[in-house]
Amino acid sequence: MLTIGKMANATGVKVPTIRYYEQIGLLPDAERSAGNQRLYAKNALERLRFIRHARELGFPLEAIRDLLALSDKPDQSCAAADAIAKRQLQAVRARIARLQALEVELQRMVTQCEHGKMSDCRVIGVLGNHELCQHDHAEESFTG
Amino acid sequence: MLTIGKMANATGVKVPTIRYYEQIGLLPDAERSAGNQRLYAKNALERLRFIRHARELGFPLEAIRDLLALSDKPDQSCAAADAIAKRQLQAVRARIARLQALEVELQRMVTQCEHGKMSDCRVIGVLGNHELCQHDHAEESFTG
DNA sequence: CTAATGTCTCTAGTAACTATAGGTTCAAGA
DNA sequence: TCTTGAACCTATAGTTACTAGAGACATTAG
Repeated sequence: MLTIGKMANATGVKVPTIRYYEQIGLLPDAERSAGNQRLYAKNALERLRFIRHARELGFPLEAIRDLLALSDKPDQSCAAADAIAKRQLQAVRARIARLQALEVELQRMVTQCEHGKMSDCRVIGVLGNHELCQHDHAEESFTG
Repeated sequence: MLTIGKMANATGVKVPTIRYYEQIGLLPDAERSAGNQRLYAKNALERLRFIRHARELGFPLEAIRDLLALSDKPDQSCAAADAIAKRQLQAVRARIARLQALEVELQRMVTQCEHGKMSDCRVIGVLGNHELCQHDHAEESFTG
């Protein structure tokens, strides 16, 4: 049986985060030692590794919750898991596209800067006056 | 003088968001009508447009706060504003790079899926076992 | 004048943690 | 055996940038 600190070391997930995952039901309530400290078996370690890897790939916790539920049913079709991964792929691609548009505009702001006074500053100018900006980003909103 | 609703229409920033910006000091406290409703002059409209455009470009509110302070000093050098924009450009590029790595891995998970049973599922398999994953993402953490 | 719409304040909720306070347990060395 | 220090416990609040809701007041069109 592993303490919460060993779990944290083995997975790279911080101790408070493990407790948080338990609190929101992503990990089952851990067993406890005589002194009330959490103790984990190997399957809990695997579950936590699964969660961590999925988080690294950008899956939101709710999607991970669904994936964990699915992985507990080995006889079912994996179409549902596939759908979740596809959604995530779409989300990642959409984010990349939006960020690349931002990159272009930021790059232009920065390269046009001539290090003069604030009153001539490209950065301030473009931000204050959308006309100076060739890129139309009416539909954008920054969420990451 | 514009009501808060007109401001929202003119800029695309929602009414509660405008109040929020005032609350955190990004917009100055608005004047009020006899009936205690907010009234804005044209310079407040420009300030809000500036904020919105900067948000669309992904600047965090704290960076915008700094940019607004700088833009109020037209005689100073614009080097500080330039630095903020450069930082933002770096942040955007780092995000793009990380998301592209995720894209590759998600794509592989999805295309390898053969729609069998959960027990053979690539998606679940890769998430549960980092060995199946050719991409090393030890240093990643998903923040958007 | 009335009805509909707009606005007010305040509180709480979102995602996914992180930090802090104040206390308890455990493992190792003297 | 005692003690020290690290690791652990709970509970609450803070983070970012808003969004949603309740319940009351203001304004405007007809």
